[in-house]
Amino acid sequence: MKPDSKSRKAALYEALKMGVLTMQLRPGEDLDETALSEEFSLSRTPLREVFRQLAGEGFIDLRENRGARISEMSHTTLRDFFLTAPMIYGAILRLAAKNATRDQIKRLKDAQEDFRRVLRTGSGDDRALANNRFHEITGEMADNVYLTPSFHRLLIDHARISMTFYRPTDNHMAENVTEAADQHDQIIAAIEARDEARAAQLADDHWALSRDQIELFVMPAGLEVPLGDLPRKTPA
Amino acid sequence: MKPDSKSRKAALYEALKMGVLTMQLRPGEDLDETALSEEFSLSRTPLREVFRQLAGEGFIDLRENRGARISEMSHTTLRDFFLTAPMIYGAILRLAAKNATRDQIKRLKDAQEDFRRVLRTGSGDDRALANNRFHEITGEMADNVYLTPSFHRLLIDHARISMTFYRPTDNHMAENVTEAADQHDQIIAAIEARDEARAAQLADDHWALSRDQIELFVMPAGLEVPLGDLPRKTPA
DNA sequence: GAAATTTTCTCTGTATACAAATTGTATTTT
DNA sequence: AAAATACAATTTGTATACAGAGAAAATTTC
Repeated sequence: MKPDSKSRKAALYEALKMGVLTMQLRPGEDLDETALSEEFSLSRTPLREVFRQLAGEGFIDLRENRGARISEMSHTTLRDFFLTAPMIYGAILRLAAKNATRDQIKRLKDAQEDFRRVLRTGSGDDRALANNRFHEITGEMADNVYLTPSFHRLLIDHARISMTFYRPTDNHMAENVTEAADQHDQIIAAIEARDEARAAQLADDHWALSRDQIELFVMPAGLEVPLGDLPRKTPA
Repeated sequence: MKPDSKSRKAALYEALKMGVLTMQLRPGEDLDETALSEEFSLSRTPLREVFRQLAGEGFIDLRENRGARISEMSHTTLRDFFLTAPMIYGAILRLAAKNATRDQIKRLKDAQEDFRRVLRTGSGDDRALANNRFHEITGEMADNVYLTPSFHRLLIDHARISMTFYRPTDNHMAENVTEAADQHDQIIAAIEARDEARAAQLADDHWALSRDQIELFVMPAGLEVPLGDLPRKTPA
């Protein structure tokens, strides 16, 4: 299997994408054209085309005469994220319930199986990527060109935020992740039943859970109550 | 004023964008790399980078080994458009009312003045572009990275749909356009007053007007079908 | 004469070489 | 010694030449 130039280009594209999603490439980090072109045995010409595309998709930022860097996560990011995600994702799931094809539902179930498997055996990276794939498929199902670009932007930071705030040692977090997986199952059920309203409702719940998880992290737990009895807002 | 390579690249970018928005470049039309590179005195390398960027922004489509063409407007476009626009634009205007800076409000007023002027004196192209600029500024005001990409996608087809369905000879249309301009004024007022709810309401009104205008063109009077409930392909 | 195959041609993709710009360093000046 | 300037080195942007894929045309085969 000798990788020709086309597959090398695709490999670079995938590698950068994965790197961003898993935070192996940190926000704000510089990208070295020559280093990458050597690593992937590509000349700078196709490499720069990949950069341009990734920039269009929101993975990296391009500055005139000053190279590329990984998209930033500013202090306003979190707020904007949780402000926007419920709306977009609600719409996506509603449309997914309306438009999903049989094949897509099959693939969503597979992705969910994979997600559950990874929850037990995989690394944090694997978890974030499996979750990302699940949501990607719901985006496909919705099949709306106008929603897709924003949805993808959200998914990028969804993965990055999860990677930032997830601590597998924390018991509450482990529970939350299990609950997230359960919600995925409910989402699949709603889509399969073509229950748009329920799908939209589940979207809200799903993001509420995510938000709680972040708040859990941001607030120092040890200050108040002994571990294990942390009172927090009940996720509807 | 001898344009250096950088400005030539920017010129190409702008020209293609304008061409798409005004429908001088028709959906589905092929783009000839060599022809364009001669026209703008650019080699194919930077030209292809511009292509990649425009593809990311939804203006054109890139097919592997088969050149670039202007983004299509399929038969599902219209429905998806009017399904999505009210939501996104409602959110944009709501945020605009919340976050607009003094300078941005000033620029929005200027854009609106320009729009009114063009309504009297300008061509159809001018009208679409002026309207586009008005909406672009509201997008800036909202200042939300997650909404912006979808909003821009919507604005592309907003311009193209207007260009497609606008007939200056039609009396109803002329009235509608005047009403649209009035709505712009109300939008400015709502933003200036930081009235988020009103801004969101005006977004709805604005798109309802657009939809009426299209229906006037497409449907013989009396055959009214609510757009949101049109069935797509039967999901298997 | 129609279908299929081969050949030619055009267009897309990549590599390399060169030009321009930015950054970092050394020198000069106050 | 700090600031400013000039110079060198690195990095980004562009052009050209070449390689490869797809489409079109011409030839062959039935």
